Amino acid sequence: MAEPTLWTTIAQEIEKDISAQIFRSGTKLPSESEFAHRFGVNRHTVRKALAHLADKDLVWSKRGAGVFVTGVKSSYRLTQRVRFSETIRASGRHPSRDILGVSLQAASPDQARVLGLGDGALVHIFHGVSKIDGHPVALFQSAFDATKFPDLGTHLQEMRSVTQALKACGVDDYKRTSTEITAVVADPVQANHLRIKPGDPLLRTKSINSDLEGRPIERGLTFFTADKVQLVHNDDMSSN
Amino acid sequence: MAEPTLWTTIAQEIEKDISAQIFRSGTKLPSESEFAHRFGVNRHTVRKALAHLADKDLVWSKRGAGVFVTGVKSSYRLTQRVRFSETIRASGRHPSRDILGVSLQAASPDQARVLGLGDGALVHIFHGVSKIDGHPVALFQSAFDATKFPDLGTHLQEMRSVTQALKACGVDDYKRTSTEITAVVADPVQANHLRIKPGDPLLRTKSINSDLEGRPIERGLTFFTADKVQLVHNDDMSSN
DNA sequence: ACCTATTTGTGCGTATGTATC
DNA sequence: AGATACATACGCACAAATAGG
Repeated sequence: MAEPTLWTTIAQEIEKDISAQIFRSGTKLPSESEFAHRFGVNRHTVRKALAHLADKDLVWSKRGAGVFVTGVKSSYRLTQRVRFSETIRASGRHPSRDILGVSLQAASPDQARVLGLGDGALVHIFHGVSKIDGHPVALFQSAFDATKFPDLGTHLQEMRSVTQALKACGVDDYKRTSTEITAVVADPVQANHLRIKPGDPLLRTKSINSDLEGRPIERGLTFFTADKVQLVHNDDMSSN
Repeated sequence: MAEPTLWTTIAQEIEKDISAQIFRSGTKLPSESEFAHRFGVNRHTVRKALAHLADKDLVWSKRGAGVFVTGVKSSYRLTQRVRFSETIRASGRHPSRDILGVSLQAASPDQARVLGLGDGALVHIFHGVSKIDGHPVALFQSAFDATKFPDLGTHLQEMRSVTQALKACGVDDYKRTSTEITAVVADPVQANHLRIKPGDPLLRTKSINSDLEGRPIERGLTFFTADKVQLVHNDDMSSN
């Protein structure tokens, strides 16, 4: 790849502006003629570049209307090191979080089993909405052993970051040891949080994060809006 | 773990019968009283075992009705070696395929891009329905460079196996180099093939299989029924 | 609409072995 | 040794939901 033809460099230029949110998701791009003038090339060259971006599902065109930026799918790589904020920032977008609650609850059977806890043990529940550039993309819920990390709740409240809060509790690093993926349709409550319609598809992941010795630390449950997110395994993310 | 208490051995016994399909997916288990009599224990002991299996999402109970085998979610591991038949057989179930068609078509832009083909190049399209124990679980579509593998079409017709057909074309081994995962809802055609309702959730994977030198060989597009399948990354599949 | 048998869910009591303080 | 706590296992009774007539 990476032959420096006119149209490839133009395509890369436009792609950069899309991922930098200069051309925002869903908005109309400048016209082909305008691009042609701006880059000092023929309109056909611009068309070739845009066609390539359309192949990659970055833009779509409508005859007589213009070329529009496709709803960008953020790619989450399935690796041992899964960090929401880093992943998003690396793609030039701005991550944020709405925290819906930090609470102390009795562990669910699933949480207890995964974290190796007894019946009725207490867990810190951290749940909220993950956003990219202000748009909600995922509902997350994390469970931590409250006995093992007594102060984690207050730390989570203050720092609003799992990685930071765990560090304050003596966990310098952790890794993703398991991710189970399936699909569901959004119920009204989920749809409301994610600003989608009930019945829209969601990616559901159940994950386990463990310390470096392999002991489970966190049980996560996340619902991604499928129209804005895709999970990627072993990829260079070339189509993003 | 693994203390041989009564209830754990009973739980293992029942779990074994579930995975051996003696208790089929979706069917009702014998009543707690019947289990108690059969194992010669108190009903509470059976209940403890069943509660454990319910924790693992293997069974679910309905008061007044009985305990039912959960629709078993087949786990597909996301690794470098993804083989449908092997994965299923390894879990003690019986894989099969309905072939909907083997055809020669002009490559879609996406297929051409991934396989590194020129405009209008021909590809072999292999598509059909994957089944487990006779129940449809996925719609698949594979695209191969027809210039590179001229005889692949006939081989696919005959052997009905991608791995076998590729071997006949001189590709001894291949590996999964990329999997993109998202979720969609089934349209009426997909729903009909998969015997589900339109609007039910599907897992959609776009995959690339490459030869051992990393050259893309196959572009795959698969729709899994989310209620019967989950994808697993880096897991021991203990809950299945 | 009703009854009834079945089945799960829940509560309480008893006993035993094992580990811990 | 004694006291305490906990998990296991059994027995009985009743409530609540379901399925079938």
